[in-house]
Amino acid sequence: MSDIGTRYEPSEIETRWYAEWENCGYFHADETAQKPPFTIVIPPPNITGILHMGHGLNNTLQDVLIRRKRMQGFSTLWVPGTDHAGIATQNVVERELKKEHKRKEDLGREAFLERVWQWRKEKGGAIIQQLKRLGCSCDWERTRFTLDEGLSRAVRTVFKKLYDEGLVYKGSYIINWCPRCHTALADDEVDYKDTKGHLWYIKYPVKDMPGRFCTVATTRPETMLGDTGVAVNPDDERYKDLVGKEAILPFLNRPLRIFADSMVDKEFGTGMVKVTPAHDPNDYAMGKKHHLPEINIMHPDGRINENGGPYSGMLRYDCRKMIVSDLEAAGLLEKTEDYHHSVGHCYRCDTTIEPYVSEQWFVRMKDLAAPAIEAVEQGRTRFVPPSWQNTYFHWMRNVRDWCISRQLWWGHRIPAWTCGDCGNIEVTAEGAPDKCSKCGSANLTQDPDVLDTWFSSALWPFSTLGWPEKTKDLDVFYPTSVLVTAHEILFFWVARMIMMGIKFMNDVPFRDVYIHAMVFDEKTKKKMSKSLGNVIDPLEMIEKYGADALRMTLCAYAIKGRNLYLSEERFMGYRNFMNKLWNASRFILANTEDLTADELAAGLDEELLTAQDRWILSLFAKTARDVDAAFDDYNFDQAVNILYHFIWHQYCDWFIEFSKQVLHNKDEAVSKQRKNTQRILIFLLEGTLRLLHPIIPFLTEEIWQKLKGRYGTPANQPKGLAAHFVSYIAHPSIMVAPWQQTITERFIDEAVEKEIGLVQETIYTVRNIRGEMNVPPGAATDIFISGEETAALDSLRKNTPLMASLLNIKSLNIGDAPPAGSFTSSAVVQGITVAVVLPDDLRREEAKRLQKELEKVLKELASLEAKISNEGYISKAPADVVAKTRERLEHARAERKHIEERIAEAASFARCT
RNA sequence: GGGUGAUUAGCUCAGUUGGUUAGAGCGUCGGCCUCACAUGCCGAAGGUCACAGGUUCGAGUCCUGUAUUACCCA
Repeated sequence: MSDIGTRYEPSEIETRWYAEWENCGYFHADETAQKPPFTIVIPPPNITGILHMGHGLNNTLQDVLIRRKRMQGFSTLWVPGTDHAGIATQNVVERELKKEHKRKEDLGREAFLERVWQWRKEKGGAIIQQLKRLGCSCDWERTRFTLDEGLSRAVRTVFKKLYDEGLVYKGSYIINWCPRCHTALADDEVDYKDTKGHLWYIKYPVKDMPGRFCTVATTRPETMLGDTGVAVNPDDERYKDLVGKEAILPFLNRPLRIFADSMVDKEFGTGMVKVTPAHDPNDYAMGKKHHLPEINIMHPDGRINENGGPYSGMLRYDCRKMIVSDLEAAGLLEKTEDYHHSVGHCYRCDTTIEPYVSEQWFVRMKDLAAPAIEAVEQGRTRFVPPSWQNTYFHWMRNVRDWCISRQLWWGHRIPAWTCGDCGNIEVTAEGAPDKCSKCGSANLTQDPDVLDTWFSSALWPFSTLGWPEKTKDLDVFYPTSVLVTAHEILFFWVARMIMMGIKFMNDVPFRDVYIHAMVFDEKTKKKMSKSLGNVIDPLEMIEKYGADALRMTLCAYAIKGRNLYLSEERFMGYRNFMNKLWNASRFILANTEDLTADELAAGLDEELLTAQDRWILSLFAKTARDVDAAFDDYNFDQAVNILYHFIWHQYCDWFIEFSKQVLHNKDEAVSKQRKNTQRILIFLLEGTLRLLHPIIPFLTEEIWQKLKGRYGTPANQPKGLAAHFVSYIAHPSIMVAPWQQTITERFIDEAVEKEIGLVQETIYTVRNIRGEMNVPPGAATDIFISGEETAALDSLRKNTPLMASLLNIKSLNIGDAPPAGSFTSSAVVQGITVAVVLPDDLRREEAKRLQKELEKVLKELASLEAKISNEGYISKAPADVVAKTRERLEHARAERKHIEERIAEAASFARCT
């Protein structure tokens, strides 16, 4: 085979085929096709993102699903796209500006946005190109971006409708504020991290009770500047007398009402807490309940504002230090303890967030959540694995209103205008209104804020299909079939899509949610992250080992909903598999060169099938069946393992080896059988390629096309199985060939599997003995196979050529015991004795080997005898189980007898010499 | 503090409704350039299934508790 190299070189093949597929339009979904739809929308990666292993896994799995469904005859649509990622993108561009010593304010809003668009044009598409390297068969003609005009209109339309129904409202509430990004964050955009801090015990004097103090404990002493109360638990006997009195806030001399509320934990600190409604969520709730004033003490950038009296203008942590030292100086700091607590950080920039009261837009969640909970309860959307339902339910039942406004420039501007004259708010989906609908004034100002990026992502499954237009795409492809994602964005995204889908489409956005693992580094056991330096770059793996190897590795380790540990060696392992498949294909193509297209088209002569032929057909039928079932259940790892095992350890290790003696035999007498074997090699290779194609699209296409080239156009009408074969390879590409198989369950043959199993075990036993006894591979040996089991002996006799081809045999004697006086090493296989004649000087080695064997057998015997002598077992265990045990016991006893005899023989020999 | 999952070979993981001697890949050791493949072939070693109880004729599998660990929520 001069045209095919001995090593598989993926890079050229991958580029070539991807271009071919794209040119032929195989990725494009036809909305007018009369086929059942199968739709996936991609979890849109950030435009700032570059492909990491998590994307690699996520998109490989989607592509596997899509490719299989496409082959199964569905009208498949995989919608790709990207997400504008408000905070992240704005940060990137702000960093660029900083290098030029500019701030976004220097440019102004419009110029800054222009700059971001420009950045997006130049660098924002990188990840799309990277997905192509992976082999993703997305419909690139339908690529979407969350800030596209169409999707933006969807956002405005949704906002207006929710506003009109009172489900979106504006209000002053406590939110999470990032002082670095200068924006509000949703509750789930805050990362809580365990942090070492301190608990300061501060004494507030009680008014009119000289010498009496309230001691409160706090982790954030600077917030005392905003205190408007002190609270105790109503059941706390220690402080009953203080309830209703007032404490005096040091430095500011503000009177603080002392009140009782059951929210206060008696065990925390002293049992008395300071209450800062404007800067703590719990205090905020208590403040509302007890009508306390809310005093905001902070500027948006984290500095203390004018309400901080002498501290105004200080940065929050400088202020903390100063307050602590001032308290100490004033004798008001009772003590300081070390304290571990969890502190919220911005998920984008990692700055410590501040709870902060401000005016924001919110989505009222309860009413939207209810039908979304119901949809999952009723199974209209199904989680895979189902255990994630609980997490979903828990979150949805305790959902709080969603803060959707962000004090950013990059994003969907909130479509709300405030009338400068009467204060009326106008919300429209279709551009700026001319005048106030209430007072007629033209003095309207648009809200400066933009919407949370996730607000637009929540609409993704229908906005990408053209909503709010009534499009054919929506009609055909909504609801989508499955969403593939990691659990980390279950709330951010998945839950919100379900709510919005039901609200605006009256149906769930997807039937299944497949939740896969998150990628971790095998060495450090940590999530792969740039800052830890433990990332494995998928593109680098593609360079080194090929996209197919990367994909197959990821599928093999795609355990549902757990951590997935990866190291480079794993990719190497599957690269080796590619090479194996490549070389097996080379072998088959080389050894079928004399089989013409017409000879193949004549079909299998089922009368002439050998035992090994029927054996591999049976195993293939099971493989195809099991792989199909594995894919149906999203068991990607199982599908990979089944195929890997079949190809490497059954097809290559045994069938190809068996076939050699037929292929190399050019006798006219066996020529029909030879053609049959050649056909089977081809049929099964072709069938296996199609089973593998969703996982490893490139290599399978390359080999498949060679088969097509040679056998695709026979002159004569193909017959029987060959008719199916020819109809499969008549398709222009494996990716649009059918999924169905010809070698189906009718070929499953347990008897022949047993027969070949015995042959394999015999071969294995001889190899084992030769290996253990260090017989040089070049030395041929005499083999004697004997025993009472005549059926077994007959079946071995029938398959003598197979054994002869895989063992270095001087003579093979079935039915005969070794001649007296010759030295043999032997073992018992299914009741028959396999003996290998050896030179005398190996007797000592044999004694050692026998001892080892004996120990093994005695161990087994003991456990079997214990079982069989147990009356409860005999009477209660099912009869077939007991029968099997008895049979095993018989075998084990025979084997012990055999070994003991051999040992005795060896001993007597030793005495003689 | 609450919830969920995990704990099986040196590593990463399988192990269906309880029923052969608990499997695979990688790694390790020994032997082979055997005419598809040394990215390979042949063989071997390696496990008290986290621990303690319980149910059962029988437990990696079911129940209870403990430990360790991960994630989520507060």
